[in-house]
Amino acid sequence: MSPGLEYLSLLGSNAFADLLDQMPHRVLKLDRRRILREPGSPPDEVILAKAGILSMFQAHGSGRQTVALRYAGEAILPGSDSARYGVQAIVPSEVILAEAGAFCQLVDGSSEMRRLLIRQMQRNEAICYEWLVNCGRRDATARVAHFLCETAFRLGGGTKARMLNRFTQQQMGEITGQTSVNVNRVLAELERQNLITRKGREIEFRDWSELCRIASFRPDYLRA
Amino acid sequence: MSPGLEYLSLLGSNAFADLLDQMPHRVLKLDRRRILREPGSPPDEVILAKAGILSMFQAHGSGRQTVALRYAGEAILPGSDSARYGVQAIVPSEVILAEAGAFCQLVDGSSEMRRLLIRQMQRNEAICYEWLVNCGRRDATARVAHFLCETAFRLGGGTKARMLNRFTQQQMGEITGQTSVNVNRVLAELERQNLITRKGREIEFRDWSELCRIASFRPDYLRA
DNA sequence: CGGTTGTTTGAACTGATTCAATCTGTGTGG
DNA sequence: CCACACAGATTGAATCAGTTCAAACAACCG
Repeated sequence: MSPGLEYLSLLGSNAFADLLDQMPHRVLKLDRRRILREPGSPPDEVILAKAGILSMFQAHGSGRQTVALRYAGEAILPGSDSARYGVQAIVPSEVILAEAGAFCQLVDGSSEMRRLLIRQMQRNEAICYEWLVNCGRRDATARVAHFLCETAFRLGGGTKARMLNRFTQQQMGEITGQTSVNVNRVLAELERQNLITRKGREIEFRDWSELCRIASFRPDYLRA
Repeated sequence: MSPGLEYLSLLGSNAFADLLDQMPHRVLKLDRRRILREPGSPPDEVILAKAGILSMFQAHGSGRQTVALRYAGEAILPGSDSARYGVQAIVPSEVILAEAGAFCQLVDGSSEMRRLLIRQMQRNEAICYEWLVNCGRRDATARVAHFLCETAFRLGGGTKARMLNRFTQQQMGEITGQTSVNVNRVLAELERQNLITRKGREIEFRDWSELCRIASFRPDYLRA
């Protein structure tokens, strides 16, 4: 978790630990790319990301759109809608599963949990809006740059000098609404412009503020 | 409000009426296209749409992206992020404004209000995800068709024979992530294919199920 | 009537997709 | 250690969906 954002995480919360004590739950380890929930299956469970990164996606024809990511400490709540979306691990992950009904009842009893969850929901909403602006208004370069900034920010918190990028170009395309081929060309172009350099999956930011500028990235929406 | 969706509206709620009694608030009438909140202003108020349609948008360069709509009975909550978005009336509207802090405190005391608001938040999240799939994966025709289906559904509820479209082509472009010129061409093409007919702002659906098919519209996400 | 807002149309252009081939890195079994 | 398989990255060429710019048209309103 990023420094300063811990208060958003369910993992550090005593209230949440108590909650788990009070209800049956199971912990699952997921391989990279392992699908946890197929699109269309009933959302009768809460999913808490204990470690790793999860993606929520919707299949569409041959392609896919990723609608949200969940990092460690974040939950996928059993909204009646979430059934429409599949859940898949981006990297090897660990999740906690609990029955939805019991979870909701218990949460309703704890004002601390409620506050925490509402915070998360509002932040997720803000991220979703930002992604919508990304896909709707920005060109391919800005979209990829924005994804890089956001990811670096969520992973790295303080330091934006470098990051280990855990996403394939295919997945970046699914997030930013384009093809993997184009993501590749954009990354190459960003490197040619000396905004980033790449060694394997490691990305070094050579000019963070310029990258933010072309991405029109302002991180306030991530602070919750 | 659509038949069967009343339970989602704050307007029909006794709890909400009581809430308003307990706190200072003011009611405002808005002309069509009137901007209620500029992007960037502090979100220290709750906004409840009493009548009409509000849009939440983000300016981006010369254009704009609409990230969400609020119909009568729906609220714009004072999430710390919402400052990033402007709020504008699509049609002549009426809103209730209340101070954020007091509102939150009072809501926290009523489990009925909490349930209602969480429902709304989840539904808004589902809609946002759907819009993301729209902008990220579907082509221009499907995007416009999807917008028409969604709007007809939210306005009309039961009957999908016709609807009065209150949006300009410019606004439809801002919602579906394209230019007004292209929205125009798509509408003309939908009409040519005899899926819809237009007289002024009235749209008649000639083949609702086919329209839903090309839009890949399934309304479950709107039921909350 | 003139002014304003919104719609329609055409022509040129371009950013991104598609398709297909090639290349690279990594892990596996012999 | 090499050979092979596989996932992912890279590149090129052709194509196309959607944008841009500009002009004309229609509807509405004071």
